[in-house]
Amino acid sequence: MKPTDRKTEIINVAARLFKEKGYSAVTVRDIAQAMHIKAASLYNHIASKQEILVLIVITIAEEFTEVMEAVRQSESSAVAKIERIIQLHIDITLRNPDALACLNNDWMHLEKENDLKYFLKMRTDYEENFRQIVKEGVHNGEIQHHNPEVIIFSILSTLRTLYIWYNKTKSLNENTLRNDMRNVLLNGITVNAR
Amino acid sequence: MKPTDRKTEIINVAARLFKEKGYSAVTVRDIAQAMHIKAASLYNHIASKQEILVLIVITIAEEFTEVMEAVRQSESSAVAKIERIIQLHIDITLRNPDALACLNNDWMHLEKENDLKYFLKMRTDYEENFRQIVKEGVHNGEIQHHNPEVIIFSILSTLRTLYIWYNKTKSLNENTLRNDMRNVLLNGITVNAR
DNA sequence: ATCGCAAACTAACAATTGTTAGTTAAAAAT
DNA sequence: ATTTTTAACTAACAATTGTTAGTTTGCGAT
Repeated sequence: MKPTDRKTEIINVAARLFKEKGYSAVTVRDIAQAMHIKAASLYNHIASKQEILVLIVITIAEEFTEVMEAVRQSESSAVAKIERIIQLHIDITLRNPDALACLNNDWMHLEKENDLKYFLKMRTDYEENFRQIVKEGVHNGEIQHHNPEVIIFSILSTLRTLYIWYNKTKSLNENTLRNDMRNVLLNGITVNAR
Repeated sequence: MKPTDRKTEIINVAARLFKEKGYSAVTVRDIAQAMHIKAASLYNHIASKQEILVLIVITIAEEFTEVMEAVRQSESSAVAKIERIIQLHIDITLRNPDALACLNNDWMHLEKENDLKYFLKMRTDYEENFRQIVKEGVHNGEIQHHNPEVIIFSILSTLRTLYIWYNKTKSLNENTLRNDMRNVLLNGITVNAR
């Protein structure tokens, strides 16, 4: 058990660079330079540039999938489930914003067909679970009778791009973020909601 | 006045490709192939690959800037202003989803420092105008007393990534999209908002 | 002391990149 | 009928890309 092994360091550095310019625009020489080593030296630790992307994207995607599965099986109200999903996204974003940027922007650069399929299945399932929760909420009167796609899209868009705003919002209290985000997403922003 | 001149065709095709894989991952040979010509032939119409990106990004950014300026100077209530901004984003997204994808994902690949500066200034100003509208709304009691950054971020995230969902939502009625989107963003999704 | 190994290095490769030069064929303008 | 313009082409370039081969260095375990 080393403090942080070298491969993990590389992946973290790469994720940071991918966040800034995207997978395609980052060269292995860029990654090497950021690690203060030569490009060829990277290959003592990784099999390919592609492997880095796969590890970043799949790991985070599996984490979302796991928690969503738990939420789905829980017996909470629809609104409580959505609240838990909101907190999940905030959790992961605060812990690893760089990986989240990759997940959002670079998944289409997964080269092996199986990796891409696997990722897309997780994403589709995730959205489908969310959709079921929303429909359930609409059906039992917890949630306004709007088009489910608009609701899903609206909430997920905000949560998925939270990593962009993380730098700006870290000046503001984490609890404020969690609380206000929940309120805005669930109750909107207007005063006389009707 | 030709039906559509060749340069515009190239830009539209390029925007579509950039949307799928991002600026860096699209080669000029990709663009040429999609136009059914050879790569070198492109250079009869454009100066460089970079020029294409500049034209796509700056054009749309200026359009947003222009309308925001009009909204800012109008005498409407804060909520009415925000409603107009929501419709603006939906308008542009429906008309040109590909260019919007570029604006969101590829602006950092603007190579000339002046282009990048100009774009970032437009973006910062846009957000600042939005911020002022929100603060005004909070101040005069139209808008809930939440952190302005969370409100701005939450609404803009949704509007800026609308292009991702456009394909899925074009099955649903445009008016439903416009109406439900407005309601969800302003009033949230819960039934007993308090 | 020495062995084994982790992790760096130099040098080089084949492929791909954006772009230029020079040419050609057809359409438009004179 | 001739010139000009438009828009395509082939061929090639220099730079950059991801990756491999083979070598060196220093540290912990024997």
